[in-house]
Amino acid sequence: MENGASSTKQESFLSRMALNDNKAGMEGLDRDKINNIIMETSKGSRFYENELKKEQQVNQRIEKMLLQKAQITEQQLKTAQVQVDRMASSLEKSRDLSRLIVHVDMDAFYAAVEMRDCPELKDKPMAVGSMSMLSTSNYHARKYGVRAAMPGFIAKKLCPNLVIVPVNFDKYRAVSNEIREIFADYDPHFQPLSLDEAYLDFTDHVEQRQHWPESSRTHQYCSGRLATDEGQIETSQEAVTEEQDLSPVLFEDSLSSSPSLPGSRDVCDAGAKCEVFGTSVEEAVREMRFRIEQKTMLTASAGIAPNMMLAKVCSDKNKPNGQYRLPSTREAVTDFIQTLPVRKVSGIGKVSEKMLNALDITNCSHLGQQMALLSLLFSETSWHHFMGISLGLGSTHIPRHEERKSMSIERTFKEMNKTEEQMSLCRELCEELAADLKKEDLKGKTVTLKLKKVNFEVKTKAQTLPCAVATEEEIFAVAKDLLKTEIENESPQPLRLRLMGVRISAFVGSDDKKQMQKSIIGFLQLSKTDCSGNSPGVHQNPEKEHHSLQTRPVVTQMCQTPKEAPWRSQQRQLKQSQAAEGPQQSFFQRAHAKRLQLQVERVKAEEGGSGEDASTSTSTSISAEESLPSPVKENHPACSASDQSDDFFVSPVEASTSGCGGMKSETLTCPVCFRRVETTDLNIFNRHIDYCLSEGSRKPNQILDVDLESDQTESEFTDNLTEELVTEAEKPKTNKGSDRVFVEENHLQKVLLIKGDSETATSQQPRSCDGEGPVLICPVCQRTQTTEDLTVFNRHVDLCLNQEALHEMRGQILSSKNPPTASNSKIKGRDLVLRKTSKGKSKRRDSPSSPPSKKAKNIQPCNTIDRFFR
DNA sequence: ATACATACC
DNA sequence: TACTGGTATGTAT
Repeated sequence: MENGASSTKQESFLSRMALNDNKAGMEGLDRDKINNIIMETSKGSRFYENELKKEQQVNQRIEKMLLQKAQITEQQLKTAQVQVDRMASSLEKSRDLSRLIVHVDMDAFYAAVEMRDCPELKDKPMAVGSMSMLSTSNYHARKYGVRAAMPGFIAKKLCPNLVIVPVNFDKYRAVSNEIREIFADYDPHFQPLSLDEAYLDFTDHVEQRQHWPESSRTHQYCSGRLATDEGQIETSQEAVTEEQDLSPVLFEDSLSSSPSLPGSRDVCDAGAKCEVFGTSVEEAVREMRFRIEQKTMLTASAGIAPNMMLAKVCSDKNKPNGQYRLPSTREAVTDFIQTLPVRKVSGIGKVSEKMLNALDITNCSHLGQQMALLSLLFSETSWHHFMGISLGLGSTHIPRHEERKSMSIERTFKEMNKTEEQMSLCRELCEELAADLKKEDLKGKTVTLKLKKVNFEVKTKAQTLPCAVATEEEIFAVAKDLLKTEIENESPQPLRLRLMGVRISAFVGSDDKKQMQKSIIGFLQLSKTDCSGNSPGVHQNPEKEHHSLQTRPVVTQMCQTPKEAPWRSQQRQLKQSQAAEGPQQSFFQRAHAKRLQLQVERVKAEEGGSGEDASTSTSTSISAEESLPSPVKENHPACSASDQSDDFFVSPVEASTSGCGGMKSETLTCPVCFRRVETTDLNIFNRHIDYCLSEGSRKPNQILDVDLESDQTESEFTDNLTEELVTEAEKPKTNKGSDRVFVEENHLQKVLLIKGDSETATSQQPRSCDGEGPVLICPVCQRTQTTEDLTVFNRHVDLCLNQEALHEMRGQILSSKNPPTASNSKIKGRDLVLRKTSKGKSKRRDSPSSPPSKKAKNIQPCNTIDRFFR
């Protein structure tokens, strides 16, 4: 243990710079020789110096950790062990071996594409990239230690004959699309990780496959490709596994996808060679890889395992052009894990590995043995992560493509130290970023400037605006200020840059799709709303969005004690705001004056609440405005108003992600049907919810049908609403005398919105300790409700919401100028329906690929342990 | 919310 | 001569 520390000191400079031979095709290299060359080439460079510095920081972290370790008592360790054991057995119970998860990964993808298209490269060591940086290398080059993420000039030192081919992303993207078409045949919901990699859930496919005739499992050699591509077919021999002789000419007329007679193993119609695949997963995966190869002349490797974490490791096992299946038994899994080096696990990188190594942990069995110690030395998320790994657990459910969280652009260049140049580059970056944002119709509130100085030191400066921005001018207004600050910081020295980047994040929804999704998932998650009002059809009435956010139940799973619910700090901020400033009614429509007043105060609370920040934030947004063209400026007031109002309402989401301790619950309550599900297994629970939701989707939903199809009469619509209300009213739900804004239903917490009047809110804050109940104020009609019964109050709010929804709907239907669209009026309706339905009448009308996982995903993060399994 | 670090491809 | 670019997330303040 002690030499862990000293050895890290000795070899400190090695671990960052040294060859990373963790990659397939790099076994048994002469590491020392390679590392010598790397060091010789790098030494003295600014890059190297910076790496040394970072290395020292890591070493300090490790020292600190070891110091901490030295202070741990036997008793502490024992206690920790008990908890760790308890958690382990709990996790063990939830182990799900029923899924067949596959991770597919193309072999040396970019390099393979280039080799395919340029046969002369085949037997040469080659890499894709530039003298500055390589993206990937072929297996030949790997023998020299040449690998991805290595600068080309160093690679050339290692392998003087190396051929470096520039990247051609368009080509890789095209190939990627081809393989994704094949992926979709096995799992339409597959999750791409990059152009060349994906997770697939083969469970359903394999089940179906059992009943497939042999003809459906028969595939021809060299189909597909001929029709599409130019004359490069003759170079495919390398790729083919069993049959060596491909004569493409033969197949030109037999491209039909209907494979021939069952039973004919090798020869199908027209003499085309065929292969019949079996019904097992292995065979199915082999078939998929076969098809990829036939279609693209490129090979893929795959891993098959009961969860994602393991599948990923497995795909590396028989790379290239191979596959590995880890059987779905507990024993196989635990055996597999025992000898697995921690570094092989996705998520454990250079630094984590080094820290673990310092504790004498190199493979996953050590991880398990030292878990008590790890639980004392690492953050909760980290050691939970480790715990999952040590047990061989991982996500058994492939999460849907998540919405992007940020978008950025950055560029490296020769030293740049002139302010004007930096400014104009900054503007350029903003321009490009704005163009990219436009493509996806996104707007974000946080702008981050990234700077890398010539000594490789990286700085980031961020600023969050009260409302979302998207145009070049808006972004630049912020980025410019950040840059200016940095330049001033550095003066009188010039700011010497080698890289500049601009990122935008904290997106708010703006397009219809998003709105639709949000309204569905809004049931489970509070999300930020677009405040810009730039898409008139969507944001005619800012109120709409609020409604969808108002009575949002939250699902907290297996969380015994949330630390501090976020609503509490929000309440505090509200309090501050009320103490601080008066209303600014001039911004807002009269009809909603009161409500909006509160919103403005909230904005103020955020700006004024934290002293220093307030002034910077304000000044920047003002200077942003100064440089903005008038249409943009006009957006601002409306913007901050409707935007901040979202935050005004209780936001339960983070409450569910933080501080989830124990796992004692035996049942979970479904947020759709409100019935208890007898399981602690999140996957089972998620499937239940999926089922509930899709049950609902089969039954047409009234409100949505009106919204989206506009083919229902108003009275029908009203009737349906009433029906919904009755359903809800009949539901007995007693939760009396709660002094909180959320009502616990088992471990699911349903959040109620409670809002105070501006003058009285201070005394109306929900309290947790004193005996007084809160005063309930309807967020819709703004009237104080006399009841303390949350069920009654809930019903009142629902009624108000429905009335408003109806009112708006009516107006829109009658005026028929702006018939209600999916993106606006339906939002609250749907939320209401979701919230109220007792048997999952919610309608799911997006393609089957979006909603269920969204929902599932939103539930899962409630548990910190579970975060790992997603 | 901000800054910085780690990780992945 | 020359050590990326894009995204997500964790950690610390």
